[in-house]
Amino acid sequence: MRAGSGVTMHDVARAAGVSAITVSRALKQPGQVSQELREKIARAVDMLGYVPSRSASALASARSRTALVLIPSLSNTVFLDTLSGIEDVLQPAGYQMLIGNYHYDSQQELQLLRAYLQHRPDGVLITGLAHEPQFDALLSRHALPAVYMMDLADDGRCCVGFSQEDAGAAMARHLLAQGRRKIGFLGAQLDERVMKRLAGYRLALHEAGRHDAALEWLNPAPSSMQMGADMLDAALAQRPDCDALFCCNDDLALGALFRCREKGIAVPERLAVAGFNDLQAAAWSTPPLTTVATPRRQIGEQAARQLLRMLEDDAVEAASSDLGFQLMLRRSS
Amino acid sequence: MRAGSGVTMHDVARAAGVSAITVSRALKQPGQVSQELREKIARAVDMLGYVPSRSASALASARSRTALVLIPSLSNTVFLDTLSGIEDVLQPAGYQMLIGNYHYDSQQELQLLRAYLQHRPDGVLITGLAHEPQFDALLSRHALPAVYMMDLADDGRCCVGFSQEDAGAAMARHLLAQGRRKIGFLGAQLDERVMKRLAGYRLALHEAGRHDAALEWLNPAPSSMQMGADMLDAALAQRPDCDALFCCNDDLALGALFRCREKGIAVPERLAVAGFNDLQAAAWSTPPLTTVATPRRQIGEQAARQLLRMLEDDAVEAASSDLGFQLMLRRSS
DNA sequence: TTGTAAGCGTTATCAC
DNA sequence: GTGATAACGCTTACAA
Repeated sequence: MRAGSGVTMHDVARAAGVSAITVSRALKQPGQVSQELREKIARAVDMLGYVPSRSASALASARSRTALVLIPSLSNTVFLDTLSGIEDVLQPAGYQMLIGNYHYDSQQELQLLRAYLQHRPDGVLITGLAHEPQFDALLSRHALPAVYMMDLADDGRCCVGFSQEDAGAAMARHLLAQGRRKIGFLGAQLDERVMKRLAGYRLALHEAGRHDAALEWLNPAPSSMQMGADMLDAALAQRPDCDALFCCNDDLALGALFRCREKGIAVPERLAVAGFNDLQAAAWSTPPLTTVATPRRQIGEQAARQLLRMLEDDAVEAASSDLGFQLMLRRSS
Repeated sequence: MRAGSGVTMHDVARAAGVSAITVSRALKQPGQVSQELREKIARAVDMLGYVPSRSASALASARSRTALVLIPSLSNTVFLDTLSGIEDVLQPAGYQMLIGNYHYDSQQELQLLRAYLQHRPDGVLITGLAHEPQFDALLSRHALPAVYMMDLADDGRCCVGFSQEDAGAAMARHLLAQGRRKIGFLGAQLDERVMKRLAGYRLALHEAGRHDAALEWLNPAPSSMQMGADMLDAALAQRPDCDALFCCNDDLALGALFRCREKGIAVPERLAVAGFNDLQAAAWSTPPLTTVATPRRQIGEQAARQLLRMLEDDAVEAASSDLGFQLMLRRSS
């Protein structure tokens, strides 16, 4: 058998002249141990460089103090900000996060959940509402407390986010209010959230009697500025009468904006352009980009807080939070 | 004692009519178990929904199959690409990565190492070469195999990266070759890598007899486009004779570029601007940005491969790799 | 190829 | 407030 890290709780106990369980208590529930022993133990810990083993602790207590976070991408700032918010809440609480990036592939998401279950996470933070049936089955089979991020559901699941559909509709209404009549939609990736923004856009245009399915350009490939530029070309080639473009995210919109400048297309005079997410660069483009600011960091924080609540207290309500969104109206529209 | 996840290896063993150890072998070293039992066991695993426990496995085998990755920031694309490369190598090998983000704070880096040692990672991937003395002490005390990313050292540590100093010097020489004579430097964050790029810049300018300490503007705050714009203002206000600016990263450079356009400063005619990292947006700015492309994804992949090698084979050489860099000469210079 | 026994480092339980 | 003992779920060492 290979050597472990070396120093164990028993070593500390021996050095401090107490029993192992007292060391355990001194570290986890200091209130239950006398001042004198606590100090002796602290000294022994320092002297020996003792580091407790999470494996042993998890095994004995059936709590891993670990939360699984499943996100569709690590290269999208949106999820990074969310992760950052989660981290800010989980770390001080003594929880560690396991990050699973499934590259927008729900099969891989399922595999990741399966793989990470080996760590017996105490809870899961999930992105979006739609998943493989087996994914949901696994969650309930293991009775895993879960919080869903980024969107809202009305089926009792605990959600922290905002209505993607409402946000899409709000932006479409803004463009209508600006007097635009041929409002196109550029979509990439086509994940759940993009499709909901699209649904909101359709709803708003239908209400105004301005919907035209031939003004929608959808591409399942990952979005990028390059793709935004290319889609702009294609859109204007097919429909030169288009007078506004709602892009499903800022990357696409920034690429489209760039191509407009290259081709001498006046924004917003001839064509209005809008994005989604309010990335840093959106305020810095030429012209500055109209977009939707999303409370992604707050979503992470709030979701993590909610999960902690569920872990502390089994009986807690699975309360959802709608954190809203904000239209950022800039010069591109 | 609270219930665990439920199904254990013994349950599987009972259902398959074998002993627990045979189940263990069927899962980890299938070659050592007969076809017949393997199939029986596989069936039992499926039927019961058995998921092995990493805690138990780690405890019994003294190997966690886990690697710690310490990075200074999650909001910098550079490190995300690196993470992504690491993930691509570690995951197929059955290793899970623990991600520690220390926000460019070496004290927090030390704390994170301490905290993550509780998981008994089999190895560590570290960003940069300079760390707290206690950090190095902890590493060697726990005899943790480590690979250092992003830079190169000649002290026997296993490094995967490129020479930050050479890259800084190369860009400065490019600007000199373009006929620039008052070449300034904009630096933010001032982490180890920025300071080495600065050192390279100084070296090159000294060699050319063109170094002028009053052309260096350094700010320890995190970099952003906003800061780049502000620093440009300050620099030109103090030194209107400056004819080139080497920015320590692309964010700064893009902000500077933006402000130049606002103020009507001709780039590159009156002022050349260069960045570092070659982010996506660098090719899309107006004018496109001259910068240094860095092999960050490859650094992650190669570092992870090297670590795996060290974990498989204790006697393996700690071979460093210089993955180089590439000047991307675009219109801004 | 398969099984038995012991132990990994911690915590729950119950006693003092 | 402190301690003895028995798990937790798995793997190593050794035996058959």
